[in-house]
Amino acid sequence: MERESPVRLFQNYLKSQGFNVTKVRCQITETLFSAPEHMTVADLWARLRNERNISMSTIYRTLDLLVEGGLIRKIDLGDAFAHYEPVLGQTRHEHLICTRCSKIVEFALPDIEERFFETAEHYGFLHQRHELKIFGLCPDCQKSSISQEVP
Amino acid sequence: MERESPVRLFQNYLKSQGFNVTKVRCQITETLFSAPEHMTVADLWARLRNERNISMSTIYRTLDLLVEGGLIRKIDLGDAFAHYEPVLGQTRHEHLICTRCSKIVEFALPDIEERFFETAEHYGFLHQRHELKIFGLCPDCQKSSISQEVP
DNA sequence: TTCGTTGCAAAGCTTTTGCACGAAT
DNA sequence: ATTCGTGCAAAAGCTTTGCAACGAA
Repeated sequence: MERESPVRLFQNYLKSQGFNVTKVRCQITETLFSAPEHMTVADLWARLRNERNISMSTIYRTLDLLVEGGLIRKIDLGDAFAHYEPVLGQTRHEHLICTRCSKIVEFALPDIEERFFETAEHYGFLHQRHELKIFGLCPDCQKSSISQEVP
Repeated sequence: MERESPVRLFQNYLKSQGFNVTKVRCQITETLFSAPEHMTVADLWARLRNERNISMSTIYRTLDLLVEGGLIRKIDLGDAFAHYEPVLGQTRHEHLICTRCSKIVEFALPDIEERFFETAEHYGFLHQRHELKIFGLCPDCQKSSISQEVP
C-alpha cells in the first residue's frame, strides 16, 4: 500500500480547512519535501525563483500552513534562521550540529526522551515538546582545523 | 575563604585583555549578577536607566565581553530575545520553560549529560556544548487554563 | 594626551503586515 | 462574482555598527 504524498496530504488539509489549493502552495511543498532537510526560507526561495516569480512572504505564509497542518516542524538550529523539517513518517529525533560547517546529523535517544517527560512531570509541568541540540566539530572540520587554522 | 565577586573577576579579565575598567561595565555586571536570572538586554536596560543614562548598545557590548571572559553564558529560551545567565559557581543545568507565562525551572540530569558526550563521539564529533529545553505548561498555568480559556 | 568607551542614530537582518492585483471556486 | 491568495513594498523587532563626544590611564 502506498503512502499519500506530502502534496496530496497538504491538499487534503487545505480543503478541510476551507483554504484554496494553489499552484504556489503545491510547489513550495514539493520543493521542501524533495530536497535537503532543515531548509530555510531563503533556501526555498533560491530553489523556487528559477521556476516562477515568488515572494518570501508567500513562502513564510505557506510554511505556517504546513506547520499548522502538522506536515512539517519549525526548528531552531542555533543560527539566525528558522529551519523547517518534515514530520511525515519521521521518528522523533534530535540534532548534532557542526559549529564550523553547519553539517547536521540526526539522532534519537528514545530511552532518554522518556526522562524528559518524567522531568516535566516531576516539576508539575505538562510536557508539550522538547529540543536537544549538541554542538561540536564534525570529523571533516576537525581534520581541517589541524592543517589550516580557522580565522 | 571568600569567593571573588563577579565584578572583581570581570575587572581582572578586562585588565588582562587590555580593556578599560569603567563604571558602566561594573554597573552592568553588578545588576546582572544581583537580580533574576536569564535576563535580557531590555531587562537590564530597564533596571539601569534609573541610575544613569545608558544605551542598549553598551549593554550588548558589555555582555559580549562578559561572555568572552567566561562569566556569563548567552542562552536561547525560545523567544525572540537573547538571555544571559551567570556561569560562576553554577552547576551545568538545562531549562524547563512554561509556554504560557515563560516561567523557567532549572534542572540537571548529570547521568544523561554523559550520554550527550557519548553521542557526539559516536558520530565522530568533537563535543563543544549542548542545549536541552523542555517546553510545557507550569502548574499555575494548567490551573488557569481550566477556569479561563486562553484566547 | 592618547586611546578606548559611550550614547545616539542609522543600518542590518529575518520575519510580519498592508494593500491592490490576480487567481480559485 | 466573490472570496481567498500573491507579490511588492513598507514596517516591525532585535541586534549591530559608524561616529563624534567623553572618560580612563
